[in-house]
Amino acid sequence: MSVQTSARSSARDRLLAAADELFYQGGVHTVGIDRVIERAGVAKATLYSVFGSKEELIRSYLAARHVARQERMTRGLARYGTPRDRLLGAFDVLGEAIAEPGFRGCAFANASAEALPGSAAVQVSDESRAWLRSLFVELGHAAGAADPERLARQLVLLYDGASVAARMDRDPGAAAAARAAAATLLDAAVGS
Amino acid sequence: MSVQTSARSSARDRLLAAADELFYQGGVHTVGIDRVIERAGVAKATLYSVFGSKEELIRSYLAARHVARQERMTRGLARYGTPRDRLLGAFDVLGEAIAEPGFRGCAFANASAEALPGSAAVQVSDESRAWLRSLFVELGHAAGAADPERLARQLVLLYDGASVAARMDRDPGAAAAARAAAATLLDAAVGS
DNA sequence: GTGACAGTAGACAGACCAGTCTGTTATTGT
DNA sequence: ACAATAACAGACTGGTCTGTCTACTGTCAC
Repeated sequence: MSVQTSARSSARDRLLAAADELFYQGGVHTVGIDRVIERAGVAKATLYSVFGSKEELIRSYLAARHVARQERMTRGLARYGTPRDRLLGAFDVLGEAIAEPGFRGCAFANASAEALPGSAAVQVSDESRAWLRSLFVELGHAAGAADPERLARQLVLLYDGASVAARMDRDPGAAAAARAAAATLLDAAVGS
Repeated sequence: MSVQTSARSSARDRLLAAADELFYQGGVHTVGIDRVIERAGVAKATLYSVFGSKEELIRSYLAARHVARQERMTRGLARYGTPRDRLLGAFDVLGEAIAEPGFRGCAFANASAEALPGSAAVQVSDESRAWLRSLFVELGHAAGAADPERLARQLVLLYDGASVAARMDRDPGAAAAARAAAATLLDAAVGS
């Protein structure tokens, strides 16, 4: 029945917060365990008692990113009224993420860029991408697309492309360009 | 006036060939110098007398990739007759690259995913991306787009997106999906 | 009070990293 | 023939990496 023991958050939460900052900014491969525990203010043994390995810490970091993306997107799309606005709104939500200071591209794409095929990074990335794809299928279906699967696939291309362009070209307007292209593709998919 | 000293290619070429294989497959960060020189059959001192540092080896590896991409694209697009086919043909050429065994996504995106802002990987990536963008501007202009810059930006999104999807979703059909979307965007950009 | 538990600090192991240096061999141009 | 060049093998430095281990500290339930 006791509440939080210490005034600070738990060691697990502090580790995840530190991992999120450092892994996202510097890359999961570049950033070592020592920097994470130093930032979190946690002993190394604690990290290994909680997560077991760096690989599992990376998994938890990406899983938390996945949940955060889901929540941000769900909350963001609730603002829009029509199915069409909701579909295009997904690119507005992406644009907000891109505009945030410290944006460094898609955490899943970055983490899995130099990861081994079966690694935790690839596994969580697969889950998150499957969710995103199904979201676009739903949005496309609601917006009246003749072939929602086909449209969703094209929209995911734009979504990924905007994320890549925003990072590599330091172009904050990439999401707006993707949104415009998405509108064209949607119009073509709905027919007239 | 002497030709090649040894029957094998030069140490520089062997190092670049080994770097290309290992860096592309395993990632520039993961693969160490020792594995490169072992694959190349070259002494470590030779690598450092030729390239000076790992950073410069990475730069040369990516510069060679950039030249190879230019040549592949230029050669591939020469097959097509009309400006429209040539523009869409860029996605066919991408599709051929994706279909090759050992495809692991865009070498520039992968290398710069965990690189520092001013690093060689970022510099060469910028050059290669600028070339790709200007190529799409030319193709869009020739195909009669009302706003070639705008269309090119959208096409680059599709190009990057297809590369990401092909790698992360192990989806060899990503280029075809991007081509279909590009056709829709081109039609809209040309007007009717 | 006492045992259980969660956490801290830091040493340590074993591997790998980039980069330097020494010494040797073979081939080249003159 | 001889000097220069290029390449070889491999030891070595100083550092970083993940992961384990020991020993100590504080807090809670009972």
